[in-house]
Amino acid sequence: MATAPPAGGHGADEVGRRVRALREERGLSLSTLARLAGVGKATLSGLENGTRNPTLETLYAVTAQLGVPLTAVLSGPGDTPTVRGAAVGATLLEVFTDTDATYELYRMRVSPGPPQLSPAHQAGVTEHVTVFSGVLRAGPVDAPGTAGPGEYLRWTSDVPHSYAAVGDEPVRASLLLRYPAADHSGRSAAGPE
Amino acid sequence: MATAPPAGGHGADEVGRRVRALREERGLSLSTLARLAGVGKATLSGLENGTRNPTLETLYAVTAQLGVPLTAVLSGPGDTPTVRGAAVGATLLEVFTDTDATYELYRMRVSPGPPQLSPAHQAGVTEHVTVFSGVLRAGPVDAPGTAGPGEYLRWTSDVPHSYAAVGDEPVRASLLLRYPAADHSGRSAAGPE
DNA sequence: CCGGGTCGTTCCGTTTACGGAACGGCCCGG
DNA sequence: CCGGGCCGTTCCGTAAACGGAACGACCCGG
Repeated sequence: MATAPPAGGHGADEVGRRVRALREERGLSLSTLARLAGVGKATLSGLENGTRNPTLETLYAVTAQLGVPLTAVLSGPGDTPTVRGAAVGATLLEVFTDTDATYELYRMRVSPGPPQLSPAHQAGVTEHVTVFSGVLRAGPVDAPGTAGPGEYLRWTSDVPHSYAAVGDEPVRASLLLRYPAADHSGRSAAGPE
Repeated sequence: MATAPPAGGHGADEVGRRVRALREERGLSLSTLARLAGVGKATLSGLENGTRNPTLETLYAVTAQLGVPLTAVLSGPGDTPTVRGAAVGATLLEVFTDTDATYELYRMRVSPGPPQLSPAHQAGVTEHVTVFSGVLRAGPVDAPGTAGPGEYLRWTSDVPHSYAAVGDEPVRASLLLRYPAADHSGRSAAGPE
């Protein structure tokens, strides 16, 4: 058995409760849903009661029949602070996987106070920040930039960088992290820079 | 099941790609991540290559070690239109399961044009709408209410009800559906429609 | 040139999630 | 009162996901 997850149970039975709730909302019996989803009654019973550890395929078959995305029965995005510091809080909203890069979209909030430092990332990683409210001063520690509402900052984050809110107002912004895909073939294919 | 899911692949290999991308972002080797997550290398290899059908427990162990929520490696919330018709579009954001009720939170958009009708739901279901922009006229067909930005509407939706945008501007709002928990004692549940 | 370390994949025996069938409980019609 | 139908759970054999070990490929340091 895997050791206990850091933050409470990993919600295997929470998933079951949500599936059962969604099923009963629709007035479906367990037997009917099992037949419609193409899974065994034993499977669905065990899933709803949390006595089984379902596979993705099983869970997808059931949620698809219920007409909800897989994410609807799993813990919502609000359960993961993802990044937490004294001044900066960020929540991972989505991950895009492209052929030559991965993008992570965060909603970010920066509270007024001293700047918060972030260590260097991998080489080639870039950060793109769009400010919605407040004034943000962020970027490499030796050359930060400033952006107000509607403005945009961009830097390569392979060096230590900092975030700070300018003035009293907290900053709300979106943060897009771009990670270039790992180089598997002969390097210099796309030639950095 | 060899049968393909009705609406596109369920993204089992898409999950693998995202996990691999997130791992490589962090500069972790497959062996290392497998050890940290407490899963076998064969398991992680098969997961990333899409040749296995992982269980929730396995997927959680891996994503937790990567520091992202489970939902980050699954198809995002944007994949389920949940559209009800021409004028109303809604996306299921989250499901809350309480002891005596289930709540479904939608982001809703109503386009200008003729009102759109929605059939009655189960008995006891209530709808709660908070308008962000535009003016919404919605509620039971015989007694609808009107709400502007920041305002709120509520009705019991066990009767046919309608949604309409007032004026030219589209309406953006949040819709909270509340389903009372099913009554397991005496009563026969709602019969087939 | 060779030995040690790590990489990711593949093989293998064990564990377990799977679907089908059987079970007791409940409701309803005859 | 009894028989049929549906409910959800439990039993059971099978298929497959699991972790550990072995494998070839690759990178370095000696």
